[in-house]
Amino acid sequence: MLKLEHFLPYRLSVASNAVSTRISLSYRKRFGLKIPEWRLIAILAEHESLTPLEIGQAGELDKITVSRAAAALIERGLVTQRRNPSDGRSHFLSLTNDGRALYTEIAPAALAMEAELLAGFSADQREALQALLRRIEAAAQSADVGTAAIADCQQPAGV
Amino acid sequence: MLKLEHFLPYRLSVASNAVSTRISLSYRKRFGLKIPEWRLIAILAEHESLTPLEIGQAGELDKITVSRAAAALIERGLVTQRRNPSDGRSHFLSLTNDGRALYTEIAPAALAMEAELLAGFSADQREALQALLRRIEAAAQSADVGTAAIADCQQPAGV
DNA sequence: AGAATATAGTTTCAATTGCAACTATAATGA
DNA sequence: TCATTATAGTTGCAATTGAAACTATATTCT
Repeated sequence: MLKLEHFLPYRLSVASNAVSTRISLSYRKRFGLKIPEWRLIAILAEHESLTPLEIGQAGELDKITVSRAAAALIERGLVTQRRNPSDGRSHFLSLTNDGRALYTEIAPAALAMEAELLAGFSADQREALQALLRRIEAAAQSADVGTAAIADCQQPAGV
Repeated sequence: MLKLEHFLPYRLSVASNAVSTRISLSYRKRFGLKIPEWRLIAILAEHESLTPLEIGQAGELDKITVSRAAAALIERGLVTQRRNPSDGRSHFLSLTNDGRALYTEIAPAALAMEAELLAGFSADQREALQALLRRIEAAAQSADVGTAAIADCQQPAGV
């Protein structure tokens, strides 16, 4: 018998929405960033210089989302573009000094929020949660994607 | 040091999106239902007859979403409306026979999908996951909701 | 080399979403 | 009782989102 209350996709969605809503509100209010913009910044902070394609792969963002987030950040002077000498269709993105400065402001706030969410969780529990989430993600992606292949499918955003 | 790859809100969002995308596709293709519509059906299957407000509470759906999902289901003849004698602003919703029939078709499919996602998880792990998700959800909701109260805030949907 | 096909990224358009305003009814309080 | 305020649900509008079409460059195949 199915009980919505205990149904994993439901629980996962509710938890994720609660977290997303909270974080999204905070990023927007304090830094004027939307979630994909924040993700893009976080990725560039870790990788120095990447093409939009690589950013998408690193952060599970579809190319449309990356394109729009990048445009907004370039507009604000937080990110710069540089041509890719080996492929004229593409280009490299990296943080400007301002972008890096913003990141060093946000990162601690993000970590603090995470800490708050995980307050009272043991190290074991934290790792278990990560592992479980990854396995579910893998299962959801691998699983029979129905009859028609959706190889080229664009991925949604999120936090 | 913040690593997006291990950042809980990110992992949670990615996992939830993967699951949502998969399930949503399946519900839509096989039953012509959007996620909130499916949720509404699942709730009514468990509760017999509820007002939109109660449905929202039971399924973490905001009132707009409930209103629209109900309209669509009534249109399809899967749900009926009956006036609420004790409050003229409200009304009761319940499944029609067709609605119930559809539910008995979907429920096993939903459970099968869940089983697939959780394949290889022990009973302990499943319970741990549920518990962790609930605690995170609670933490996200309780947490300092910023400066301005958002008591009356409408909740987003999801799976 | 030239044609055909594939890929990176952007833009357009349609669907979804949520907030705010609205309608209708109920509850409260002078 | 009548005015005020609160609540249930719906609708209009604006913002967000994604799929498909598009542009430009690259690769492959003859």
